[in-house]
Amino acid sequence: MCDALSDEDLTALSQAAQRMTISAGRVFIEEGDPANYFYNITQGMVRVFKALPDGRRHITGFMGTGQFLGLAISGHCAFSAEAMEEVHLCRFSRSTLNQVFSDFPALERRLLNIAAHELTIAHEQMLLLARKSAVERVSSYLLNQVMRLDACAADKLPSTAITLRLPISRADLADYLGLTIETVSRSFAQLKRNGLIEFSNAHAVTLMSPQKLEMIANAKG
Amino acid sequence: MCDALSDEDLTALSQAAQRMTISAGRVFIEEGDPANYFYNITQGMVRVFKALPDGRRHITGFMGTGQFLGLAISGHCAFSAEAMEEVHLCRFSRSTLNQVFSDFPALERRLLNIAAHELTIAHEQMLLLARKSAVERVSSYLLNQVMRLDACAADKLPSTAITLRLPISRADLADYLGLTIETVSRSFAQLKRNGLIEFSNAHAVTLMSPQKLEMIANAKG
DNA sequence: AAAGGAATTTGACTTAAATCAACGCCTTCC
DNA sequence: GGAAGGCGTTGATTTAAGTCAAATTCCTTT
Repeated sequence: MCDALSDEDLTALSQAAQRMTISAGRVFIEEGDPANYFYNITQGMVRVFKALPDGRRHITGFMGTGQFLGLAISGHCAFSAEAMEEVHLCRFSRSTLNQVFSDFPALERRLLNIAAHELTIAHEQMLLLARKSAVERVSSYLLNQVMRLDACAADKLPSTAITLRLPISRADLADYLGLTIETVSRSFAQLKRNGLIEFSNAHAVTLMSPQKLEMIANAKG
Repeated sequence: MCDALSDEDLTALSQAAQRMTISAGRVFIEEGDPANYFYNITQGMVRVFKALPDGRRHITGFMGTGQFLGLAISGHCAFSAEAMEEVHLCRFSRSTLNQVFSDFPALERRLLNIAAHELTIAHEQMLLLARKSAVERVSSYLLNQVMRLDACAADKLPSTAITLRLPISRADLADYLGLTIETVSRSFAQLKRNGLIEFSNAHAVTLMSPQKLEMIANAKG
C-alpha cells in the first residue's frame, strides 16, 4: 500500500519499460541533468541525495524495491541517485509515462498519493533538520525504522524491546540526519548510557523501550 | 503556471467549494486533526508549520493567493496552517474532490505536477537545513525571493542591483530557515558589512549583486 | 591466524549558532 | 508630545555540534 503499485498496474508499466541493472556505487541520476526518465526499483537499495559544490551533501532518502524515482522532476533532475548495491530497475521515458497514464488513470491517482505521502515525510524531516537535537534526530530515525518494520500497520508502537538492523553506514546516516559521523556515534552512545538502546554490533540495535524513545524523538514529557 | 489551476478548472472546483474567510492569526488547520478538507487560497497569506510539544517550530512554507493547501494529507493533517492576515479561501471535502477529479482528469494531472514541484522545493530546503550555514541560508532565501519576483521566467539572475520587499517578520524567517531571530539579524548584518545588500528599512533590502549572492547561497567559488 | 584496512568509537579542542540581556527604533495610542 | 510595547539589532556568554586526531573494532584477505 505504501509505495508499490498494484501488480496489474506494474504489468502495464513494465510493457513500456526498459529493464536495467546498475552496479553498486554508480550514480545513475545526476542532479541538473535533463530529466527524461522515470524509474521503478525492482531490486536493491538506492541513495537519493543533493550536494553542494564544496562536497557537503544531504541524503534526501533511501529508496528500495518497489519504490519510484524521478517524481520530483521538471525539465532537470532535482537530485542525484546512487546505487548502494547492485540495483535492478525499470526505466521509462516521460512521454511513454504520459501514455500509460491515459490508459491507466488509477496509476496517476496512485502517484498523486505517493507524492503526497513523500511530501508528508519531507515535512517531518524538515522539522527534524530545522529544530531537533542530535539525540532527538537519531531517536527519530530509529523510531521510523521500527514503524517501517511493523509495516504501514497500526500506528501503535511495540511496548516491548525490539531489535533492529541498521543496514546503513554511519556516514550515510549522518548525511541523512544533517549531522557528522562522530555526532551520530556519540548520540548512539548517549542513548546506550541512558539504557534506551543496546548494540550487539554496530549494525544491530535493540530498542529497550520504543515508547520512551518516542518521547525523546518528539520532545514529549 | 507555477501554482494556480486554469480558470476553467477553478470554476469547476468552486462549484463544489465552500467559501470562507479566516481572520488574521487564526490557526485553521491543526496538525493531527482528521483531514477532511482541501483548500485553495483566494486571497491572503498563510503560514504552514509543524511544531514540537515544547514549542519549537518549523515553518514549512508560506502560501499565498492561488495556492493549494491540504495536499499532503492522509487521514490526519500533517501540518498546521495559520492565517498571517485576513484570508479568503475555498474549502471542499475530500469526497467532493474525488468527484471533481473524475470530471476533470486534467485537474489531477495538474495536482501531481504541483506536488512534484513542492517536493523539489522541499528537497532543496532540506539541503539548506541540513548543510548550509546561517549566512548561506539567508542568502538562499533572498535569492529565492528574487526568482519568485522574476516569476517562473528564465532561470537567469538579474546582473544589476534589485530591491526586494521582505514582508515576513524576522521571527517567521528564523522559523523558516531553522535559525534564531538573532542569527538571522546577524547574517543580514554580515551581508551588509560585505557590501552584498543594503537596507532602506528592516523590510526592504537591495541586493547589490544577485550573482555574488548566489555564489554565497550555493557555495560556488 | 595474522595483517591490513575500513568503519566506528572515543577524546581533546574549536567554533558557529543559541541563549541571555540590553538597547534602539518605530508605531500607536492616550 | 510622551509613554508603552512590539520588533529588530547588537553585545557578552554559553553550549551543542563540528573538527582534528587517536584508538578500537570489525571485516577481509592473504
